Amino acid sequence: MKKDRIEEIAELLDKRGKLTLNQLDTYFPDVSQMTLRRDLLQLEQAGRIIRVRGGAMSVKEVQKVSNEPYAKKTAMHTDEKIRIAQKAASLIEENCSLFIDGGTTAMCLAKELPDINIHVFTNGLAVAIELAQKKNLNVTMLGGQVMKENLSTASPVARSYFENTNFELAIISASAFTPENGFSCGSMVEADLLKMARNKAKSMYMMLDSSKIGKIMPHTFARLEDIDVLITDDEFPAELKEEFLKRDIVVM
Amino acid sequence: MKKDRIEEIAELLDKRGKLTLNQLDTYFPDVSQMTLRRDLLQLEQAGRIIRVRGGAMSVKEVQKVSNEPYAKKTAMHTDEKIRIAQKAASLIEENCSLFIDGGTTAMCLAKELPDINIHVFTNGLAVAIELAQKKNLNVTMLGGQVMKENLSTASPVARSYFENTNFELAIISASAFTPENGFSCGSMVEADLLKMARNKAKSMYMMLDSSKIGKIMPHTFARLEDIDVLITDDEFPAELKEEFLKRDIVVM
DNA sequence: ATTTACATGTAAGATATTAACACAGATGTT
DNA sequence: AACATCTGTGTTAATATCTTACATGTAAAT
Repeated sequence: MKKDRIEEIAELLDKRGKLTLNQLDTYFPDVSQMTLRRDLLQLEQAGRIIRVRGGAMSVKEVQKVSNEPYAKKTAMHTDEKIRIAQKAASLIEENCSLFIDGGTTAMCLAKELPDINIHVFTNGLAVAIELAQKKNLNVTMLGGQVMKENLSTASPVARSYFENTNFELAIISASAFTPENGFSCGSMVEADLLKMARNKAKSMYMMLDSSKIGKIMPHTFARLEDIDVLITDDEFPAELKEEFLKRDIVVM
Repeated sequence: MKKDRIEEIAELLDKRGKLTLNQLDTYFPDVSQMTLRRDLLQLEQAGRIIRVRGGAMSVKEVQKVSNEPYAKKTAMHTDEKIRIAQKAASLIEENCSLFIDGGTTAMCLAKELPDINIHVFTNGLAVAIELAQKKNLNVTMLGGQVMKENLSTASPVARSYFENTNFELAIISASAFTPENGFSCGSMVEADLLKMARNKAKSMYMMLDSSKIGKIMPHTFARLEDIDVLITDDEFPAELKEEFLKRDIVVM
């Protein structure tokens, strides 16, 4: 049905920010590009999206454009990130309490999270705002000094927050991983925060798109054996996968 | 000169909303379309415009489109708020440390703040993101449970943050004011937070647009005599102004 | 004087968009 | 039932726009 499809497109665009016609085409393989074009035209006339060459973008996304440094990063590896985020989101159950970090993968996760009764802790400003859109979901922002490059907070002060909070699950995304150096990130205070989250949570899921493999960042916050589930994409090397499976870590 | 031309294009776009390449070409007959394209590309990368098929449009224009049917609240009294925010911003000096709340007036202030070496504490998510754009400015986000309606945090936990932080100045905006009930807001935890800020700061500036006068919200967080400076607009009633002046409060 | 970097121009080639027409199914009319 | 009409859709060709790659000129840097 046309109307449903148009709605879907609009939602998709709000989630993804920007889509090319070809991407849309893979989402809706049973209609022609021409039809999708006409849908976009309608959405544009309704003021809900903006058509750009190659596809369209959501109006919301445009407002975000002013967040340059962050926005640039957001555009990278989006497809993999979204798929990983979807996998992660599928693991979340109602009434649970979890921690999400502030990275771009976490941002994708925030968008994919269902609007159910869960409690989320995060140190990501953009993540918190995204989650605040959901009616049934409860968000707690971890305070601290704002890191401009990734719009996250981190500071020793955050430590005091953790003292009185409880969550079962931490879902973290790493900036870098090697088997020897484990999961690492660029900021010491952030690493500290993530370590705390890891200690606090009963279990820890790691989101890692394969582009991060082989990279090393200054501060390791978790080792291979620290995690319970690894969520990654299809490019993930088989031999590395073995390493995880050997330690009873679920890889998906 | 290239830079001037790019500026001109940006201004033109802000004025006209949208321009095609051909229109631009008639404005700048002495350069080729290719050059204009490259200019647009740069402007896009700077996040100032959006390139659409045939030309480009200003980001502002897009925001206007999205505001039309929907985000009325943010747009309310914007002009007054901006003027008030400008007054407040003019009072800020380099190397100072201040608290800003998370309301829409505070958001205007965040935009108007100069990019100088100051440290800002805030409980507003959007305010923190806005401030994170500034290179020289340091931001600390106060954590807590996120209030969805105004994208601010507030929670008893925030109390612990204040223990180890210091700021000279708190610039607050109230949702309501009457001489009898003082400055009030809708949430108890928020009122609590603001009270703490008020106690912590050496001085307190209140931003109050005149539309808030006569309104009463459930939780008072400051009384008339608690503040040092009142920043308001021209509509502010003269007899009320007297009340403030009587107590040696600067009204501007 | 030579190099380098940068802004610009030109034109071919790639890509995306529109326009025009055709077709099918749903709905309404006689 | 036969017919007209409308709407959504697909196909293709024609058109418009965009990018790429290379050439040129100019001014700053060495």
